[in-house]
Amino acid sequence: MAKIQPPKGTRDLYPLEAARRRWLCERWRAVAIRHGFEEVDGPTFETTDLYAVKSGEGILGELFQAFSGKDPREVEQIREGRPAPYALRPEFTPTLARMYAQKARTLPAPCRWFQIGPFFRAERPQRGRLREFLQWNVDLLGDASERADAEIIACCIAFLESCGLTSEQCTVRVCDRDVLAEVLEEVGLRDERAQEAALRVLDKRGKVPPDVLHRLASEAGFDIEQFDALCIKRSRSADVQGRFADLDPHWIRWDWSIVRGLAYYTGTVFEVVADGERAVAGGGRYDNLIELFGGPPTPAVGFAMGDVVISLLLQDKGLMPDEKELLDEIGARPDAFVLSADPALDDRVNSVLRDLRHAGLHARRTSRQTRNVGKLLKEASQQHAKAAVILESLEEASVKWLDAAGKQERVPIAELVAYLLSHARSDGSGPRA
RNA sequence: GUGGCCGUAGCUCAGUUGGUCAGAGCACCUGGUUGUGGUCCAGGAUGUCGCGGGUUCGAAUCCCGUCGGUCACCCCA
Repeated sequence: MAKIQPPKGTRDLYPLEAARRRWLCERWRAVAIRHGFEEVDGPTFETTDLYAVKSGEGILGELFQAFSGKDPREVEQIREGRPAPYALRPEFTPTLARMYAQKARTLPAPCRWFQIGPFFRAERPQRGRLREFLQWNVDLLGDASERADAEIIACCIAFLESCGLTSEQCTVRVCDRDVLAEVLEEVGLRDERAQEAALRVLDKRGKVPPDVLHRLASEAGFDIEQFDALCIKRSRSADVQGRFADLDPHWIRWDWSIVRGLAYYTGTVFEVVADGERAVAGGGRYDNLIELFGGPPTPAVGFAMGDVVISLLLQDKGLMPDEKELLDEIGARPDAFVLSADPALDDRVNSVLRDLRHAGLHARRTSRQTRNVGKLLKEASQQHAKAAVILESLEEASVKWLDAAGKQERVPIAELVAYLLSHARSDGSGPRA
């Protein structure tokens, strides 16, 4: 039988990778909760119509479409080349807007929500971009103030800092669609379509040589030098200067080339950028989207961060914890590895194992035949167990702590659970000297 | 959707102009007979050389196709 390969752009997560994913998600979650956001989630697939609301053409092409196959009309629909009735969610915002609109009357205002889960885009995979990925969405609905923008950005920065990233390694580039629109008007672009074309050009800044940028701008009907001059003047304005005064200025940089696509942003837009990687996170204000989804007019601001790029960045900077730290942080390190050199104590190993587990401890034993204590200790430390429990007799054990100090103590088996629990409570790394 | 590069054991790769080229290291498994931890010995398993077709006396090696990976473009909600 031919080998069945995983679908393009997906990942198989073996224990170490799965531990990394859990570590990342738990860190996302912890930061969001600490900042006062509540976790929500929606379905991983929605009706295709939901995604068609705000954008008819391009986006639909990169949706993973789905249908139940139970309804002949669905099958017919596909056969005729029309979009399938469902689509795997490519982003969370439409779901969020739908959920909020449904219950807007009963929800507190402002509403602070975050979500973590898988998303899907039928794109061609490349560095930092896969077809299935995890995303962390943080949104603040019902607060039009600039402070709300700042809070969202603060949450994002807090996460970066908690990973050990510094403002030398990545920065938050901020811009404002309204301000951009005003400047574009000043250079003579009044109607929306012309401005959209101009934004497309501005997005190219840094990706194409200056002369090409100049030419593209001319084709879009404006002069890039004039635009830049106006931006410089604007940059000195109180509006730009005073913005986000509460945030650590090291992280924040105003950047006129941040336009965040052309989608639904209305005011502040921002991206977390790092050298050599595509955007680590992105977000902004979307004040008319909830209304678009049938809800009451509701100002909103939020951002999303994918797991792919941030993982690459942490990997590159050496900030991804090693296996032991990962297991430690997600609480997956064995508390005890039970062994004995004496085959006659095999049954006792099992009963001790049972007692430890019953007490809520993570306990393991070898599944190998050897009674070679050296090998078993090696196995224990390879599994990053905190302690090895070496049974000496039916009543007594030696507990060897598998940290650098390697302290070892004789403990009656009857007191083993209490002994291990007391040390697990302290700091998990063994007895204090 | 378009283009560049790549595809040999679980992993990283070697394989010279087609002719002992099916290999190395790491990892893994089993021991080292009475017991102290990642770097020690000794053994061991593992590959339709991505897949399919073609050229040839002979293909991991050359050609075509295909699938997958990767990087870039488009796009980035």
